[in-house]
Amino acid sequence: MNQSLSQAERTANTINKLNEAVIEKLVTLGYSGCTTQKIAAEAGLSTGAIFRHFETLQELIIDTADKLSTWMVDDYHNKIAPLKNKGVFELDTSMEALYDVMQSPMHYAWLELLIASRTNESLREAMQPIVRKNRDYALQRSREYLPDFFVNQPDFEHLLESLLMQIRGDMMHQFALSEQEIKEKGEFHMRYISMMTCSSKSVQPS
Amino acid sequence: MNQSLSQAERTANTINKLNEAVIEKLVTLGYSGCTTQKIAAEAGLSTGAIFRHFETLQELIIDTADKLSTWMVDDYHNKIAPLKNKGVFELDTSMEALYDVMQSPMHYAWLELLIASRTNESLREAMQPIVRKNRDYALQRSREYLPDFFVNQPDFEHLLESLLMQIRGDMMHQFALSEQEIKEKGEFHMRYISMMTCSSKSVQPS
DNA sequence: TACAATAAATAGTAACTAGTTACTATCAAA
DNA sequence: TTTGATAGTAACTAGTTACTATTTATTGTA
Repeated sequence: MNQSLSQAERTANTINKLNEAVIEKLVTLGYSGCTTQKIAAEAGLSTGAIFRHFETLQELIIDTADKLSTWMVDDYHNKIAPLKNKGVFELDTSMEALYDVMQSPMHYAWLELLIASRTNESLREAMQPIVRKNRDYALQRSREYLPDFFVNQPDFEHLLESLLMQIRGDMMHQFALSEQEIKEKGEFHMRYISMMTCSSKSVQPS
Repeated sequence: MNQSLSQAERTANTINKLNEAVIEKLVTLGYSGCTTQKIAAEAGLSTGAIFRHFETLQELIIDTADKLSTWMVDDYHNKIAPLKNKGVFELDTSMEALYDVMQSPMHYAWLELLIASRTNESLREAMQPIVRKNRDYALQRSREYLPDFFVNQPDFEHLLESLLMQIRGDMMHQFALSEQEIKEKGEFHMRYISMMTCSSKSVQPS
């Protein structure tokens, strides 16, 4: 295996395997489960291989976070683009797709990174520009897909962010609830968000 | 020190110190920083003392979570009760107090427990009844303080929960942002929540 | 005061952690 | 085909983890 690959190809291949292993471990074990041994085992490599390409474990994790910040947005748009073309596209549809995508593995990985940032100063510092990049990219691309009346609201950016945060807060609370409770809560929340969004007007300074 | 204390008093004293140490470590280091050594050092005790009163570390953490589930609610009501008596009490005031309280150390500790529950099965199982208890107690006590028109809405329970989750999602996103960004976002979000809450009506099934 | 019972401290354990080392395998250009 | 660079491995380090067995300190009771 790995025969007749150029050095550059081998490197790209290995780093990709490591990125995917980091995401898998973030999803299944959380940030503290992202150890060199577990990542290497998941990627089918030795722990030494990690340090051939990254100075520290955190560097690999941050490299993965950086890639996640765009992958997540693209993932959403890959799922919502077909809906738009089929003519069934409305704000409800977008929000439901958003709710759905935010429960994907990549978003759980992202959530673990955000939470770990609170108590890990060096991680937080490295995450700051990545979080901003993610936010800007999400806003930019969402203008391509969301209905005009929504996008053109004066508080559109704040509003969209609030919605994202609301969904995320909802997700988090569900970790300790039963399947049935999660389903009921999710359904209510989805209706609530749709209603609020559709009927929302600019939020004035108090 | 600890002179002329009964055994029961000594035990209660020690367990209280351990509970407070767990919260402190959850806040400053996160769930993975809640190690026997760090907790014992914070409490001014030895690691052996932990195992004198609890079979496992997780048992101590769960005992702390159980106490947190009521302390958090009481903390909110201790802060909001004086406002009500001063006659300046409205929904805006309650929501602002809520937003404030949810950034307290106890809530950060609670957040860490929720997140850790996602990837830690035994913790999640132990947290489930505690989370339900917290929710029920919060709903029960909130009826004492929130304005009648809000409490009497048919979807009051779902609505309040959605608000709590929204605030929590907002908090989480702020971990990787600057002070200034956090302030701006918080102010917008507060206005948004107040507006939505005041103008909300029952959410109908779709 | 003698003696039992409980509380807490001390000093371990095996299994884990991030990172390093010496080494081999592969690739690429001369 | 020789030479040098890069990629990857297995075994190691020093330190940390939850937990335990043993010892010492304190309290309760006769």
